Amino acid sequence: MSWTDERIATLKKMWEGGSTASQIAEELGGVSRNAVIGKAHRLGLKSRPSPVKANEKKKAAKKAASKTSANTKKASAAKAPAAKPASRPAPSPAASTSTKADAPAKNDGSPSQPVPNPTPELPKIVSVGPGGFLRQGPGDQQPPIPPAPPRRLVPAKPSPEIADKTSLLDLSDKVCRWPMGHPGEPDFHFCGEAVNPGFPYCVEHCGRAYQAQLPRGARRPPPPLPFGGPRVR
DNA sequence: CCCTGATTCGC
DNA sequence: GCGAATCAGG
Repeated sequence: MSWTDERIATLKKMWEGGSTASQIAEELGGVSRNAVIGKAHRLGLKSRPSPVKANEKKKAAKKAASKTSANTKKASAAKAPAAKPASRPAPSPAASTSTKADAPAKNDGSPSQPVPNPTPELPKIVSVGPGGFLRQGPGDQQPPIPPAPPRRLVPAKPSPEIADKTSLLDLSDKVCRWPMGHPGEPDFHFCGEAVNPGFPYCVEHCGRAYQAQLPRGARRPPPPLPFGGPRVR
């Protein structure tokens, strides 16, 4: 299988959505988990909770005598000495500390901030944080803003049917990319609601995607599972 | 062992 | 560019 545009798009979506490489590979079909990971990296997406990340030692010469038993080879001591730069002092990991969205803000053609907010009820929202609460500027502190929507989230049901569904091709920086259903299925689509500034999802799904870190004792048992969770076939 | 993602490197 | 092999942490 080759990496078509659609397959790449699906890969990105699922990767960003938190799906594991295995799930993505299974979904795409015809590719291995490694292929997905390899592709993801080549695409530039990387990181994401990986078990083997915290540690960063120099592990260079490793895999030399594996395949190709006929040519290069081994060379037993071929790669031991100075052969690998092996320097990955990765700067700071993603600086996710910023209080406001580090929104990629790559609006092509659109101004930056000075955009009048279309919503009159909401003063100056800078962004939406975990749980759906709205962040404002320091001088605009106002309690009257709903901290967390008591509303119950529905699994999938934008409206009537999948008539006005948002397909992969309909995605943009302005619509919610939250997946509904499973890729590959006939009715698979995306939320399509207007996104929160700086986030790939709408307010509702931001609440699902970004959960506030609660004290150990008060964690919520059922974590949100994009794509409906692990598939069972 | 199972899982995960990361990396390397022959193709 | 692709992905199997391999590594390494949980």
